[in-house]
Amino acid sequence: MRSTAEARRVTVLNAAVSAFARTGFHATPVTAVAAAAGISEAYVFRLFSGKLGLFVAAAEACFARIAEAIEVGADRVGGTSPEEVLDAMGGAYAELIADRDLLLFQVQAQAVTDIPEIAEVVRAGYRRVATLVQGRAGASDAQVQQFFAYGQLCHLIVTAGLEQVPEPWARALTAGIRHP
Amino acid sequence: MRSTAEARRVTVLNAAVSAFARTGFHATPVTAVAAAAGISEAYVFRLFSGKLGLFVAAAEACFARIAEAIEVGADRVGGTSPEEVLDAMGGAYAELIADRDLLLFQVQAQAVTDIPEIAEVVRAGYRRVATLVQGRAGASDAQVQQFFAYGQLCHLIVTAGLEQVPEPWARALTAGIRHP
DNA sequence: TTTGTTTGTAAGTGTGCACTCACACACTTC
DNA sequence: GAAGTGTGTGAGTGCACACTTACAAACAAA
Repeated sequence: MRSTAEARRVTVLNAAVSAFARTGFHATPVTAVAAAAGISEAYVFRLFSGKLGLFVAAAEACFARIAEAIEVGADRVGGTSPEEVLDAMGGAYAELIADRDLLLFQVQAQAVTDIPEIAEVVRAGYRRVATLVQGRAGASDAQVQQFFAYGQLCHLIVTAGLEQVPEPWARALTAGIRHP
Repeated sequence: MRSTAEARRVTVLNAAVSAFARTGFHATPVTAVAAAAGISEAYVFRLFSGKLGLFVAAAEACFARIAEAIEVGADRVGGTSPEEVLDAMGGAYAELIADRDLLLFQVQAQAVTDIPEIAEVVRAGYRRVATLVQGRAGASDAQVQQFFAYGQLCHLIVTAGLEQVPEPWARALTAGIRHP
C-alpha cells in the first residue's frame, strides 16, 4: 500500500487541472493525466467515475482554489471600502493565475458547457466567486459586473497571447491589466 | 455539375461555423459538418485542406461577419462622438450574436489557441475588430478595452446560461447587457 | 462522339482513445 | 499463515473519426 486513495486523488486532480487547461476536455486523453500524475490509466478510472467525472472534480478544485485565494486577498487588505476590497481581490486573483493553469482551465470549461454536468459545475463555481465578491466586498451590482468583465478580458489576453503583440490595439486591450 | 466549388465552400462554411460553435473543434466530426451542409464527408476534404483548414476558414468567415456588422452599425448612427458610435457598435454586435453561433464559435476558437494556426486567426480577427473600434469610433484605449471586456462578459453569460439563473449574483452579471 | 475537366461519392484504412478485466502486490487482522 | 481488504497495473476491446482512394456522373470543348 504505497499511498491512500484520497492522497492519489489529490495528485491526480492537480495533474488533471494542468493537463485539461492546456489541451481541453476532448483533446486531453486520460493517459496524459495518468502519466503526469505518475500512475496508470486504469487506476485513474478506478479513482474517478470516468473522464467526465475527473473533469468535473478538477473544475471543483479549480474554482475552490480561486475562491480561497480571493477570500485570503480580501482578508489581507487594511481598508474596508468596496473599492479597496475589490482591488485586493483583483490583485490576489492576478497573483494566483500567474501560472495560467487556473485561467486556461476556466476557458476550457466554458467551452464544453454543452455537457450539462460541466455547465452545472461552472455555474456553481461562478456563483461561489460572485457571491463572495458581492458579500465580502459589499460591491454594487455594477462593480461585480465590472470585476467579472475585466476578469474575462484576461482570458482573451492570455489565450490570444496579446502580451506578446506590440501593436497599438493589443496594447490598448492589455493596458493596466495586472501581470497575466 | 450541380454547383460550383466556390458556392459549396460557402455552404460548408456556414454549416461549419454552426457545428463548431456548438461542440467545438475536437468534438465536432467533419461528418457532422458535411451532413449539415448536405454533402459527403469526402467532398469536404476536397474543398478544404483538412479539418484544421476548415476550422480556420470558418473562423475567418466568423470574424468577417462580426467586423462587417460592427461597421454597418457605426455607419447607421447619427452622432459622431466616441460614446455614441461605441454604443451603436455594441448594439449592432448584440443584434448579430442573438443566434449565438458567432459568439459560441469565438469561445470555441479561444479554447483551441494551443494550435498555432488557430491562435493566429484569432489574433487577426480581434485585430480587425479592435482597430475598427479604435479607428472608426475614435475611442480611447480605455474605451476599447471596456468594449472588449463587456463583450467577453457576454461569452460567460451565454456559456454558463446565466440569463436563466434567477439568483441575485447572476442578475448582477447580466444587468444591462443587451439581449444575449 | 470522344476527350477532358469538375463535381461528387461509397467504401475503405489506420489510428487514437475511453473504458474493462483479470491479475498481482502490499498491508492488516485473526 | 490464512483470509480479507485496499492499492495498483498490463493487456486487451470496441468504436469513433480523420483522411484516402477508386470510381462515377455531369458538363464542356473538339
